[in-house]
Amino acid sequence: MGSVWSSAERPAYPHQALAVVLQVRDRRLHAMLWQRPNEPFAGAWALPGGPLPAEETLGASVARQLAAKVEVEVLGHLEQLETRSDPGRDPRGRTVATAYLGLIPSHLDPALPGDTAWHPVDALPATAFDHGSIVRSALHRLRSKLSYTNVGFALAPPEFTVAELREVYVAALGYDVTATNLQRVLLRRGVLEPTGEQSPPGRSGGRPAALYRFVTPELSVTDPFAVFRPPSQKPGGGDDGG
Amino acid sequence: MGSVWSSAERPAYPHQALAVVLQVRDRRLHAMLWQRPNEPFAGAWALPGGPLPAEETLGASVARQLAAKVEVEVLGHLEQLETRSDPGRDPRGRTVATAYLGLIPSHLDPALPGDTAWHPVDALPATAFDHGSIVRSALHRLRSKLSYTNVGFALAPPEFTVAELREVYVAALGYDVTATNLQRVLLRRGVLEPTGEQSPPGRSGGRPAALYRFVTPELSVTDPFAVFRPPSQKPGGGDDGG
DNA sequence: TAGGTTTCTGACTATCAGGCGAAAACCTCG
DNA sequence: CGAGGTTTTCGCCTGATAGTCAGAAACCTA
Repeated sequence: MGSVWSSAERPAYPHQALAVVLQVRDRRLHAMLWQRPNEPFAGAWALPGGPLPAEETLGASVARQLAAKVEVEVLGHLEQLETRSDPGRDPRGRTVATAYLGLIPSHLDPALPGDTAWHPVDALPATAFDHGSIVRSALHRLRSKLSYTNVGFALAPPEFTVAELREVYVAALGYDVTATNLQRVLLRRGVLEPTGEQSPPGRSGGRPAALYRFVTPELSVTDPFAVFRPPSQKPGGGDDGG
Repeated sequence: MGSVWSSAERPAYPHQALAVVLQVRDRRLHAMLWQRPNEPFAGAWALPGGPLPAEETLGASVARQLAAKVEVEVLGHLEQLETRSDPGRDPRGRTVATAYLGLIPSHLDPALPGDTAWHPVDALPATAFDHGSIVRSALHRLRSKLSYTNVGFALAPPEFTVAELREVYVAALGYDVTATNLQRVLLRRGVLEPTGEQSPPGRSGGRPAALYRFVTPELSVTDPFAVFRPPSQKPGGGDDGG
């Protein structure tokens, strides 16, 4: 327990902050990757990120380093994903990397540096290090969270029609969902609300759609199984005091 | 991007692997903590763990270090929780810590070192560093996962009655659940199955209870909202090939 | 004005959570 | 040996939610 290491002899490791930045583009979910010019993995695609500076939190670091790629304001959501520590993950020497999941709303198209590009997550190019595996982790996390949180707000524009929101969900989940159900479920959970306005008609030839927005731009969770939920408030009635 | 750090000048940080080990003891959820003999935080209680050795994965490291406290075999589950990187989290100097969540089935009572003890999570003593906050994170994770996974298997004995399982869930969740519902829900999800045997009668004076076990000792997930689930297989009928 | 397209709304079904009470199975006490 | 108490088990009922479907509504173009 009280293993006493003098500060000098404690093993230390370079630490990277990485980001899996996802966005729905043209009805497909894409990940932001940059192409490595040098060995190792020259030509392969890697996650944006970099070394953790001495006086910075991992979260702050990943946000700042992303700012070198895109305008920070585009980030709708950023959460810690997992930490990879395999001693062999970098052939040059041991590094520890903490990956974050970042989401960008679909209506934005930030400019990217020349070495950086969007790649559909279901057709990734050759990836560097363990970054391909990290992207798969991020996908899994996103798809789970779409089901029981409101992360959708970070993938969708501030205002949208149900059809547009459906496209975002279909792209992110990878399978079809019906617009009717999506609308009813999200409305019932209280994460969606109509703005009262209508979509600009005339672009599709059909009935103009109502515009919606997410109620809260904060992450909130909807507990799935009521069995394991505290009884909160019971339906009244019952014991009519006899 | 290609920020070029020579290997020597890359900042490096001591990395700790910590574990929040939880167990239901005497109908209350407890966390395993050890009392620090030295400054900083002398006398305060800390999470077990220690420095990450040069050639070890974080997961392997935390498992090995726990083995110094308790027999490893008692660990029913171990998963990565989160990584803390606040530069001020250790007054002696910057360290990065990755926390794991470990679970021990309720029927075991492993011997602990003299400085180590179980503490009810709803009445923790003074904790060192950010460890109190990490324990709260672990609690949140456990309680969420109890609802949509089968992690319960890692907290319960290999065979148990519904009443016993209910006690474990009540303790871990912190609020009451009914045995009837717990049984039906878990059976319906297919994570629970009867062993065919009965509990040894005579210890409680009532009807002997049937014994159950968890179907899989592996972590499995039950997707909560069917809306966002792929249509898998539809209920037959309908198009009776005309 | 007619036809096509898209969205919106309501009805219907199936499944699941949750509660309640009766019946079953065991014990202990008289 | 029977009565009463205790605990578990099982079935029934209610309410909420997921999912599908069809028809009405609203817009455009020809």
